[in-house]
Amino acid sequence: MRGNLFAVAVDLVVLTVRDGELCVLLLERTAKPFAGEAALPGGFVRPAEDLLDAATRELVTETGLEIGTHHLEQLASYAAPDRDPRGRVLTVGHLALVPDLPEPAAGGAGCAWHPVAKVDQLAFDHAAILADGVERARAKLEYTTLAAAFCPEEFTISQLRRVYEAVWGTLPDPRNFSRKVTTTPGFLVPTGERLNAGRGRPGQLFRRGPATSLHPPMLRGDE
Amino acid sequence: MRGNLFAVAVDLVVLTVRDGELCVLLLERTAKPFAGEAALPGGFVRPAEDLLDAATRELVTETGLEIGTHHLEQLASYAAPDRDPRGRVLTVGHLALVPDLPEPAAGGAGCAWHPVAKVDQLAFDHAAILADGVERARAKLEYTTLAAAFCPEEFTISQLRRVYEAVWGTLPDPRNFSRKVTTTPGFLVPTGERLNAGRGRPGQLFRRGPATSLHPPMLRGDE
DNA sequence: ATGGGGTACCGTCACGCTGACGAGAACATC
DNA sequence: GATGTTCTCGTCAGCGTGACGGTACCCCAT
Repeated sequence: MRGNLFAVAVDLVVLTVRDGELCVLLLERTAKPFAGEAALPGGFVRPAEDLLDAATRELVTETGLEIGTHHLEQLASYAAPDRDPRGRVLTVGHLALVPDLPEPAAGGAGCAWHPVAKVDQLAFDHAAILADGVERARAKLEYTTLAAAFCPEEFTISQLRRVYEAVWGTLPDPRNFSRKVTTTPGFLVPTGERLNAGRGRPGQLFRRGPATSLHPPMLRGDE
Repeated sequence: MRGNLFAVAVDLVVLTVRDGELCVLLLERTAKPFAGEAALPGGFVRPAEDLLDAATRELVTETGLEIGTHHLEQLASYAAPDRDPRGRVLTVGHLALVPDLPEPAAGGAGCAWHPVAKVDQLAFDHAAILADGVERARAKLEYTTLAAAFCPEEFTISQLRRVYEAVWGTLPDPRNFSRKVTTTPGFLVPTGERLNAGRGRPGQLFRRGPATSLHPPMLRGDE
């Protein structure tokens, strides 16, 4: 074994959709490096702990979310020699997609949702990690059913469509969008109930189906 | 900084197409753990070295390839606590796509190409890393022009089609395939020359174009 | 020279999916 | 009831694709 050792951390890009905007969970740093600046939630990997376990643990402790219900995947690793002034730290970025929460963040203080479009500066190289996470999410909406991960347990097609609008910035046609998601087998499971949103005709409520991939994919207009 | 530190390595999934088969570069281990078994090329990250730099260095020293000409990207990180009996080692898997080389591998001894379909057992968790790399390559052929990375500097459409056949296991229709790749702007740049393959009408020679993505993607028949 | 095997490249056609609408059904409010 | 909003059913043209016939061009055997 070599003598040049690394500290290994996991950082989380936790995304949600609030009020039609794509938001990321950020916390204000209190510790020494980059104190006072915003940063992604994260922490060091413990001994005898795997990466996904560490990310799950951080997700639960930082946001108070239940375990297992939400989407969590590895993004990429970042290990530029000068990315941390304290020394050699490799961080494994993770992407989490969660529905809009009643309480912003039950975890520590200074933990809050920020619209991704308004984030300007972050500690360390977290801006690059965030950009990679957002791009991954955008790409995955094209060929997976992952948009439903942003929705609550039961949701209407309109709510699902607004997820695409928030993540992509483009608003798909309601009729064509409805046709696409309802004809994809296993994407949506109707509950038989309807949601009265106050205005207009109530929409049918759906639950997430077993399907995970979209064939053919749903392409966003721009590029 | 915590006391639980990791050794950090990079491992390479180097893929090529030889005789119509997708092959991976493997070397036989001589060092203590898993001695005698086949393993992916790789090594520890040096101080003040970034991940992609370390992967590039290993690629050059193990295979004798020139730098910068070939595709190299990060795959994912693997850090199961018991993946290395020597201690806590995190490895960052990388994927490299190279054209068929005249000499199998100029690097160390015991370094050779193996058909991916015939690989049965590898040291550490390298079998999982290889599987992820192959799956990534398969997926990327669908929506990128990366198949040309397996081809030499100049190539015909038939050679490019055989890359798809080797990676996907399915043989696309020659006429439809030709229409697809030639009508995609920026995929292929004709050189004006022809390649006499000995049998049949010589095919037109092309070079890689500036395009990187395929819109709409080329979907493989199966799933 | 002449024909045959093999490969490259042309064009055609039907099918499926998509974007772009029209129109009706089911709610709320006034 | 009238009006506005939203959901959900349609229709239609256009594009890309799978399937396939036909032709051009090369080498080689006769």
